[in-house]
Amino acid sequence: MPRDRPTMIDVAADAGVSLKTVSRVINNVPTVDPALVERVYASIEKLGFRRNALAASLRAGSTDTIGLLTADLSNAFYTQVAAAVSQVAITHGYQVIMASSEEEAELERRLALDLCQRRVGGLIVVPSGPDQSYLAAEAHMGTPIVFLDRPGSAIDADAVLLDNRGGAADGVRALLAAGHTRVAMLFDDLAIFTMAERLAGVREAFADAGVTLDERLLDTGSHSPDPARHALASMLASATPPTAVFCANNRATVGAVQAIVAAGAEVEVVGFDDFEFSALLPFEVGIVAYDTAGLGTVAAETLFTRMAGDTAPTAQRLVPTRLERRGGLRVA
Amino acid sequence: MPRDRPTMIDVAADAGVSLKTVSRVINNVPTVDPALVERVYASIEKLGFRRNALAASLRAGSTDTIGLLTADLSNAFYTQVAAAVSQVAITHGYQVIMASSEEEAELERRLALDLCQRRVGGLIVVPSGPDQSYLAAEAHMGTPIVFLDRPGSAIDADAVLLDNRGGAADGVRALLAAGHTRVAMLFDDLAIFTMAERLAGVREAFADAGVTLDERLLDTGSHSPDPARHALASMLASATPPTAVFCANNRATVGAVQAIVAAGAEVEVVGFDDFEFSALLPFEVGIVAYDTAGLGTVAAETLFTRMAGDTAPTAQRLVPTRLERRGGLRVA
DNA sequence: CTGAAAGCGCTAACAG
DNA sequence: CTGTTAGCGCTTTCAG
Repeated sequence: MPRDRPTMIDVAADAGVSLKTVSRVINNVPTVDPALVERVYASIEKLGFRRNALAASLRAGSTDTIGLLTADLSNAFYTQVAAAVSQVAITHGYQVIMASSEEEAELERRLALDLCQRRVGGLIVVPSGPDQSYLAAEAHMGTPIVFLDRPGSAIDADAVLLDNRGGAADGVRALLAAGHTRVAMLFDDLAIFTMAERLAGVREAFADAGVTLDERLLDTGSHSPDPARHALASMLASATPPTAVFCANNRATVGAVQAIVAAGAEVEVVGFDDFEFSALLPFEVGIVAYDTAGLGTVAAETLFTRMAGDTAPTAQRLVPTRLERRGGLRVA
Repeated sequence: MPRDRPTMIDVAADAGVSLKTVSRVINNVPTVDPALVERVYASIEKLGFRRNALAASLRAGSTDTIGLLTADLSNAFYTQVAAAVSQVAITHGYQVIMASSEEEAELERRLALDLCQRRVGGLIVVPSGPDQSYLAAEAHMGTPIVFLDRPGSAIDADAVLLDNRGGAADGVRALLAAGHTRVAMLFDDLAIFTMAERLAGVREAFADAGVTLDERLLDTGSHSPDPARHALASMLASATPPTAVFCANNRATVGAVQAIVAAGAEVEVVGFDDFEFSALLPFEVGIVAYDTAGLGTVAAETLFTRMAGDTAPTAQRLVPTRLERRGGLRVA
């Protein structure tokens, strides 16, 4: 039988003080008679009073809450980002409302606006849809927006992105420097911002090296390891197989490695994205790694700075990547 | 210059109707003159009105929000659970406020109570602390609580748990059935509920088979792959090395496999917890797998059932495990 | 079918 | 240092 929650009025009555005194005690206003403070706390304890944050927020206008709208919460990448955002929020006394657009533009819109209706103090968004202009009104009315991982369209807001081009270019340059000219490219759908950027970086590196990218070695179906594995397997079985492969995400890397092992081939691998157990990779591969949590931290800090009133021009921040060696199980 | 958000009053004034009519339109009350509906919508559009969910909730008492308090948001396991919870919530028109206790009892308490103050409609908690009695008052006042992964203490509430004992027992039985008697055990801290349960399952299996568990082969420091690797490496280097190993979590499994490969030994492996790229494991191992997302789904559904008023006695639900084969890269 | 008035639980003004 | 009075933006009586 859910009994009613006690309110400040109940506490005030029980402690024999006014409503406002209770409010002051709860908000740690120093100028309250210690004796009253004592009595109020006693009543709070006795009645099991818990301040209704809703009512407080309604007055204040803000909610000590930020919204995080990712593209796919089941993806470990966004999850790590979320953890980092959550940690920053905690240090500010904020909580995080998390949602996932599942890469659907309409759901993104609905959830983002819903978050605004809940009066989050700010919003971190991984844009899925082609156009975030629906947020313009909210941004104008004082809800700061920070885009994460992909820039927003049709709206001026801060963005925190990976150095996709630079990372991909570095990775490919390493392969080209090793003398490879037939380099397979395993990408996910190029409609995804990060994929397009990484491909642009790849093309830059090829152009700089004066090597021609064989478009037949470019596959864009690596959303998971299996298609990547199949794509590389068939390239390896061709008359002029690649001697190296650049994988634009970690699923592609895993699929590629499986194909290489199955074929017993000797192929050099560089892949974008580190992953939790990359130490298990059976031979050494180059990994374009970066600080995933840092991405979330920077985004959250940018957001809190805006929420604190910073009105500097919006900026794009690039999180750097670095090429590392991973795997080589036998060396462990 | 954040201009003020328009309120229903502004909309009413603009549309030349009463406040209440606007409210009705927004809440899709069918008995409103279509002409007025039209006018109201026009004004909403024109002013960029967005209903303040806070104010609505204050009246209603609830917030169309549930709280999810995990033990460690940076752990992929909780992350997958969170994604599943979030999906269920969406179908109910709810959003999820996510927090992480970082395995600290005091932080757990603070965050859980904070969530209650925000008037979440219900709470899913992965208990870190030894005692959740601080939630009793909230539960009594109508905030349903569901414990996830670990049961709560000192409070009667639903819990959704893995079949830790059964899964561990199955895994060990497979090793014993294959004739192994010297089985290494790589565990994390036994103070963790799931670890203690899994060890209990292991002991059951040993007892059933009439085999004695050599306590010197039991290690409890496998919080990450490295200590597991070291632990197994030194066991393998001993005079009477184990011929099989049971790993109580996926980090232990990865560390064990690294040690085995490095030692060039022939050791059979069974590990608890599947992981994203377990296909990369260099040889076949047994994995005690389960439906991680399902755990979150069941917890969320239990919670929504309670929120809908179900007052059946609280229950513990066990999510089943199954022993599968993973890895064996060469066979891919 | 529509509107005026009251109030959700709290905090910000302003007195006392 | 304490209390009274409004009122945050909305929904809910209850009349019209």
